[in-house]
Amino acid sequence: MNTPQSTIEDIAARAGVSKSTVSRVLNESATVSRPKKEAVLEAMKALGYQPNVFARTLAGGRSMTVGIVTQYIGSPFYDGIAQGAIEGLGGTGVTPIFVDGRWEQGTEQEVIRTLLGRKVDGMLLIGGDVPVEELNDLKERLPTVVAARRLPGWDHQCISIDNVDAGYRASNYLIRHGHRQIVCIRGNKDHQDAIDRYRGYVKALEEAGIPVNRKLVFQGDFTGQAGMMAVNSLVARGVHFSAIVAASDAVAFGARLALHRHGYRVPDDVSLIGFDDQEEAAWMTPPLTTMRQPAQEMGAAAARALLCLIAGKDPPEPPQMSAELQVRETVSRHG
Amino acid sequence: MNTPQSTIEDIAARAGVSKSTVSRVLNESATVSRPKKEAVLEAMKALGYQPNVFARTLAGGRSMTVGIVTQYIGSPFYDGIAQGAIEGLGGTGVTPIFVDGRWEQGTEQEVIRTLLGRKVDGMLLIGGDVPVEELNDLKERLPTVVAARRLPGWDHQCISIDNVDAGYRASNYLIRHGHRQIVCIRGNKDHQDAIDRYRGYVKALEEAGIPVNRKLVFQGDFTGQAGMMAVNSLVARGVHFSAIVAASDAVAFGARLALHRHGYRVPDDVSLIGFDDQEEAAWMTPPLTTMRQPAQEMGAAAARALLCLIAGKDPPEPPQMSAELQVRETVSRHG
DNA sequence: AGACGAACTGAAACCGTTCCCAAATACCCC
DNA sequence: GGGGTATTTGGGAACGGTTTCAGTTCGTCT
Repeated sequence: MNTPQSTIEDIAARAGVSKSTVSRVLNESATVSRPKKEAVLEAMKALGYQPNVFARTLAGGRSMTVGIVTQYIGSPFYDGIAQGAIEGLGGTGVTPIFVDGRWEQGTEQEVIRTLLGRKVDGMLLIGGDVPVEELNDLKERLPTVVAARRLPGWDHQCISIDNVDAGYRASNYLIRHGHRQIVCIRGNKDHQDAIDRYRGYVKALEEAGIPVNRKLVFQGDFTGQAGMMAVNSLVARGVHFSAIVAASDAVAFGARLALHRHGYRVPDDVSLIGFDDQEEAAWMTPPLTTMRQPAQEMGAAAARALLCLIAGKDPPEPPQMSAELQVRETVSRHG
Repeated sequence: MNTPQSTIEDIAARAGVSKSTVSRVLNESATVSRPKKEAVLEAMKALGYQPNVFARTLAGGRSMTVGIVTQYIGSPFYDGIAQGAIEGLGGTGVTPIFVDGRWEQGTEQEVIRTLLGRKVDGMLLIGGDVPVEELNDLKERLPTVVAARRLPGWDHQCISIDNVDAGYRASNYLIRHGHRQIVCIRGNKDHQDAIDRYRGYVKALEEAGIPVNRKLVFQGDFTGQAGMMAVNSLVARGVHFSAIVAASDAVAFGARLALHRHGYRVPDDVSLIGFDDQEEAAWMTPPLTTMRQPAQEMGAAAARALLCLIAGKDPPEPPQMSAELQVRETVSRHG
C-alpha cells in the first residue's frame, strides 16, 4: 500500500529512455520499438507505477473520470442502475464520480456544473428533470448518456424501457386472469415513467373493452405511504375492486399492509402487481408478482455506451430492454 | 452552463496584479491589500472564474476530493451510511469518489490504491475487512475515518455502534416479554457485527438464567434466504421456539415468509425482531419490530470527522450512537 | 552510392496552480 | 533623513504529465 509514488521520470530513467517514450507506451499513442517498450513496461511494473491522474488531466484533457448524476440515492430502481454502471465501468480505469440531483431541477443543473468543473470525460444521467434543450447542449460538448429517461433524438445514447408497454403488460396480465375492477395507483404526477405506465393501463383496459373508472385510479407517488393511503381511501369509499397495479414495489408493500389491516386476503380477495422487482418483493408475504425492470443491465449498457462515446466511437445499438413480468404469488384468477 | 473557463492569468490581467496575488486571495493564504483584493474579487466574478481542480491538486496537493469505500452497494444499512456521508459533505466543496470493496480483502486493497492514485485528501471506509495494521499505516499518511467498524485506538476516527449492546437489548426485550425459547439467526460467521450481536444475545440469556440452547442458534448470513432456511430447518427438526432475533431485516423478512408458509402467525405464535430498520420493515405484514441503526447519522458524523481531520483539526468526540429498538407489531407477550 | 519515406526518439513548450524567495513598498522611531 | 522591521508584491520554479516538432536511424529503391 505504501508507494511514495514514482513518476514518469523515474520510469524513464530506469528504462533508459525519455519521458516522451514512456508517455507513448502508456497511452499507446504512437509506435515504440519492441525493446524499449518492454524496458518501459518492466520498469513500470517494478516501480509499481501509477500515473498521476491530475497531471494527466491538466496536460491532456482526459480525466479518466465520468460523472454519474443520480436522483435521490436510496431508491431501489435507480440504485440498481447506478450499481450496473459501476460494474460496467469496472476494470476500465475510468472512475465514476457520483452526484445527486434529488429530483430538483435547480440542484441537478448545479451538480452538472460541478461535474463540468471537475472536467469529467463524460456524463451519465439517471432519470432527472433537466429540460431537454439543456441536455441537447450538453450532449454537443460532452459525451453524455441518459438512463431511465426517453429523449427524442438521443437514440443510442438513451437507455430506457418502454413504460407504456410495461404498464400495458401488467394490466393485461390481470385482465387475462379475469379481473375487471382494476385499481391503478399512479406514481408522481409529473414523472414520465408514471405517466407512461398509466397510459399502458388505460390502453389495456380499452383494448379489453373495460371502461376506465376514475374511482379506481389513485394519484399517488412511489412510496409505501401512497399504497396504504390508496387502499384506505378505496375501502373508505366503499369502492369495489379485485386487483391493484401499483406504481412500484414500495407502493405494493404499503397496499398489501393496508389490505391486511382491512381484512382482505392477498391474492384470494385482491390481486396485486408491483413494479421494479426490488429485493424485498420476493420476501413479501406472500411473494409479490411484479414487473421486473432490468436496472443493472440498463446501468451496464449505459456505461458501455458512454465508454464508446468517450473513445470517439459510435455507441452500439443498446440491447432492447423491457420490463418482464416476474410471476409470484399475488395474482389469482378472478370470477 | 457554457464557460470557456478563464484562468488565473486572465484574472490577474484584468485586475492588474500578478498570478501570485490572485492565488493568495483565492486561498486566503496571505494578506492582500484591500484595493487589490477587491479588484481580484471583482474580476473573478466578472469572468465567472472557477479554479481548475486539477492544476490545483497537481501543484498544491489538495484535491478537494475524498474517497468513500463502500461494501457492496445495495445493502440498506451501508447505503444509509453512504447517503449520510454525502449529506455531510454537501456544500463543503469536497466531492466524494465512491469505490466498492465488495467485502473482498483483495478488491478493497486495490480500490484503496486507486483512491491513493487519485490523490484523495481523505478516506472514509464503511465496514470492510482490511487488516488493522494496514489501516493503521493508512491512517498515518492520510486522514482516515472508518464507519461501522470498531478499530482499537482509533477513537474519534471510528464511528460505530456497540453491537453487543444492541444484540443484548433486542434479546432482552424478548425476554422481558416472557420468551425463553429464543432463536438467534446469526449473520456471516466472520462479520464482527454479527459476532458482537450474538455475544449480546448470549449475555442477555445468561443474565436471565436461561441456558443457551445450541439448537436455537442458526449460523446464517444477512440475507432473506438465511432467514427462510433457518425457520425451515427449525421446523423440520421439530424444535420449539417462541421468538426469533434476526441478523438483519432481510433475514427477518425471509423468516417471516417461512413462518407464514408453515402456518405460524406473527406475532401470535412467534415473535420476531429484525436489525437495521430499513425502509421496508415498516411495511412488512405486520410491521416489523427492529433495532434501528442510525445509519445516516453515522455517515454524517463520519463525514464531519473526516473534514476536521483534513482541516488539520482534531475531530470532535463523535456523538454517542447506538441502536434503538423500533417497536412495531411483531413482538407479543408470551406465556 | 545516393535519395527518400517511414518508423522511432528526445527536447522543449505547455496545461493552471501553488509556493518559495527576493524585491518593493510602507510604517515607525530616533 | 536614516535605519530597521513589517507588510505586500511579483517572478519563476515546481507539480507530472502530453504533445508538437525536429531530428535520427533504417530499410528500400534507383
